[in-house]
Amino acid sequence: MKDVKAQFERLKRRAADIVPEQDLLEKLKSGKILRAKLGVDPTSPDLHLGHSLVLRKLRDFQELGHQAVLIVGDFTARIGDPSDRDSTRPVVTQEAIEKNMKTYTDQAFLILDPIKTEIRYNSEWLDKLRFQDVLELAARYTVARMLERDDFEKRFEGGQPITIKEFLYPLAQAYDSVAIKADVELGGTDQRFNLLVGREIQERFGLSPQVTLTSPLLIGTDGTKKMSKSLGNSIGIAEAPNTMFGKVMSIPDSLLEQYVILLTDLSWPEVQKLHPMEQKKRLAREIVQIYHDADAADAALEEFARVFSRKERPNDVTQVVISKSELNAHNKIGIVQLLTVTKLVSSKSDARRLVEQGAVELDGQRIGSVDDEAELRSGMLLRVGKKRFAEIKIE
RNA sequence: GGAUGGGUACCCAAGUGGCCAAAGGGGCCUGGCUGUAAACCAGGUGGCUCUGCCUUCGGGGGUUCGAAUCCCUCCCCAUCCA
Repeated sequence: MKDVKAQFERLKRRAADIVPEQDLLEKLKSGKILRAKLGVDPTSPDLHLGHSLVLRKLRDFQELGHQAVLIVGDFTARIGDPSDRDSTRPVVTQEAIEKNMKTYTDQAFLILDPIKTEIRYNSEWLDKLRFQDVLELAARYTVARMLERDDFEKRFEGGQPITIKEFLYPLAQAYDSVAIKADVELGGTDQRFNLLVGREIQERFGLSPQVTLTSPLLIGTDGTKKMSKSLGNSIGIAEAPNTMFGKVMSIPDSLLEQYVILLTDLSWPEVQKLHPMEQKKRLAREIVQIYHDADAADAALEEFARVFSRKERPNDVTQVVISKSELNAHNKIGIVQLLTVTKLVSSKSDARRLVEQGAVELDGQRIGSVDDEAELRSGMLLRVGKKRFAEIKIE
């Protein structure tokens, strides 16, 4: 195990804050294997670069010889985290949770070492609590303390409703830390409050209080909001190399610096010397390499240059099979019909609109009218807008 | 339990009997410019057998030639009072 100072520096890098730093230092000095906890939301199984920050931080702990503990919040998912604005979550069945977790771990293990990861479901202990136990837990925290949390405070001041159940969420999560005796809990900065509640509750249960280590929240590809799959501004860590590369290329320049610093080990001062587009390519290549490999990254770079810079045909287009029965007597098919079968559009009306806007090309020829009929051959390339492609295959 | 204000398209929000598939803004899509960036300009943004038709304004029922708009009823949300 590395010396304490080196460990500390490593853990501090790319962290938003560590509270309190001194405690972490002490815990490291003790030489014991620390239990580093990360709560996992079992309702959204697909991981993206936003999640990668905290997962990579957890991996830092693993690499330093500590124990990573993933807590699957199957119980807390039923409460709904008030940190999420619209907390009306769908009720997830245990079955769905298991399925989600399979996906989740498949992806998380792109970053974490599976052998060094302990996975626990919090229903294991939360399900067992009787109302009496809940009361005792609730007695260990005060309303005033709860209201210190920014969003609660705002809602309280503004006369917005806060349910008692919402107060219970941080407590349930805190109890997880008690149950697994966490030494450190990781999370995004939006979790800071919840993590701190865990710290205090542990103390009131006579345990050594956990250190909280938060990671910055990553801004999504839209450049404004926190990365999230439901906002459609995310880059999934399990996405195909080309998709991943393309998405990175589409981020606003204003995001470059933080992406380079937070998501890669590249030197920002070095990268910064390049032309903005080269900077972005460098970043995109690096990210693809992290989640795939160098060859895939090079291929994605090449593909990007081919399709978008040189406007050439993409290498790996989705093939769409058109049945001969779709064609009329002259081997032709109406353009709207064609677009609909290929599923490149959401409806026939959508297809019409796009044709009218000049967004549709067949083998490089722009389609001029919704009444056009195309004579199809296998291998033809249908393109809608900049990014949607389909290769025609006739059977 | 009472009073009041609300529930309109992806989101915010206007509309209070026909001119409403529903203003405006945001988002998103498309075209132009470009570096699949930003900014900017233009157009689009329910569906279809598309110069017309069908479905939509919390749910159901009703009045009317005609309703998002009026009436009844139910559900939901918020604020205040108890």
